[in-house]
Amino acid sequence: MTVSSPRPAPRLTPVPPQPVRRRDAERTRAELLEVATQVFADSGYTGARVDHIAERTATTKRMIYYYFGSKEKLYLAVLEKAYRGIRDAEHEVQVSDLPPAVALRRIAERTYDHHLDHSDFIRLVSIENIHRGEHITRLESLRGINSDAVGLLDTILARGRAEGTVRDGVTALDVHLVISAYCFFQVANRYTFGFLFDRDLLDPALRDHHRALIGDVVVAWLSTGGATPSA
Amino acid sequence: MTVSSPRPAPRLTPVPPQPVRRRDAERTRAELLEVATQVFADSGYTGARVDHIAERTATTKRMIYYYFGSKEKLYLAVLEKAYRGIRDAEHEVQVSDLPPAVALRRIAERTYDHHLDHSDFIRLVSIENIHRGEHITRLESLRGINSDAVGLLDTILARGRAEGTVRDGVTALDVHLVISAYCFFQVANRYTFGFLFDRDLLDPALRDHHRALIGDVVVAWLSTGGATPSA
DNA sequence: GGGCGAACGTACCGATTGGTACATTGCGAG
DNA sequence: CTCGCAATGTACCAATCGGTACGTTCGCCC
Repeated sequence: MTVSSPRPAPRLTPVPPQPVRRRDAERTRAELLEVATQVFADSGYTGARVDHIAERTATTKRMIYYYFGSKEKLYLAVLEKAYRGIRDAEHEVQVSDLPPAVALRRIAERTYDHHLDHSDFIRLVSIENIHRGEHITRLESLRGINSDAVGLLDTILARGRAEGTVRDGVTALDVHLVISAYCFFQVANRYTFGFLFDRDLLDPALRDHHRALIGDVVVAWLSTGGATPSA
Repeated sequence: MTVSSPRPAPRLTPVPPQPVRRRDAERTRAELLEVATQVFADSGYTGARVDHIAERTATTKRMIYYYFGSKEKLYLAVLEKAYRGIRDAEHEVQVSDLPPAVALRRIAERTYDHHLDHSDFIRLVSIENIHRGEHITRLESLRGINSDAVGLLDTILARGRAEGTVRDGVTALDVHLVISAYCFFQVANRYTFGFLFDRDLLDPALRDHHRALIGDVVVAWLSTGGATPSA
């Protein structure tokens, strides 16, 4: 991660070529937020140290209080940005024209990859649940931020039911729950599971297997036996 | 929890009626461990305060260090006891003579209830994973403590495969993973999920639905085309 | 019955932690 | 240019936290 150029990289050259490190409120705030995200995800809310966050930035602790006011408000900002970021990262799969079973499998597999690629976010969610959601409940604007994902599932399920290829009696939220639980667990419980069963859930060699697995589960679960629409 | 008798409770009465609060190493240690379990599960490792644990017992902080040596060793003792306790609480289901599909459904449903009934344990596991399992990996004796559960699954799967009622290519650990993930998520992510989707996963009114759901998933997933017995 | 060690309580400590008072500097407006 | 405020840095504080020095008491054993 460190820049290891052969040159000694003289730090205090007479004239800075670009206005590096000039005053820039936006950049300072953004840097604090990014570093804070890493530290909070790394150590939890209580475990994270304000001094530690400041040390990892080019600015000082004073700026945390200047821009965010308190450790808790900083954490709230981190949480909100993380949730919004994760929504933006979910570029929706183009599944509208696929057969429901294929679409469902693809959604499950995408969700799996999405979770594995955002383990910091998963950790923040775990941390927030340890704290009984006392912070996130204050971010009212985040409520229903995932409704798109559920809405998409609902569309597919409805189409499948109409076709007779998807079973009745299962809601989109149920499906979302099953998929999310599986994917979340792999990232969140990596360490205890790996220790107890001697299997690293995030071993790259297992990734294809685990991705296919949740697809299999969802398709097998939701598909009606044949093309026979069961009443 | 506090003794609130109407009497002023004179502290130095000549003869205590019963030998209340006599010296008892076993009891003191056990009380510390129990209270520590609650506090750690409640606040996380870093969030838990040694003083706070001591306050909630009939003894003092000094005794924590007398019996356990440090906050971390106390936490290790809590973790070990919790894992052993959860294993003991898993009185195995009598499923050896049931049809595989029925047995699998019953295991899934039992696992669901088991998780919901031990949310403190679930929280400890979450906490330990936030800390990347750095503590549990030092409790080597816990390794494979759940192998019985997987072994049972393996037996049932093997029988089902022999009968032709259970599909090939799925390991017992895969099944355990799917079931555990689903059950774990409901307890561990109760707060964020409840906030985002306005559904309290642990609402008693939903318990039957959620219990049946994981049974359905497992049976549908693992059963070959043949008849899928329902509960 | 008295001695002796396990069990326990009090009172304290040094380090850490979230937070702040206050001085200073860069930069855009006029 | 210079004035004024946003932005930043330094040095510090009061409270908290994990941990401990030291003294006391209970109860078993010979």
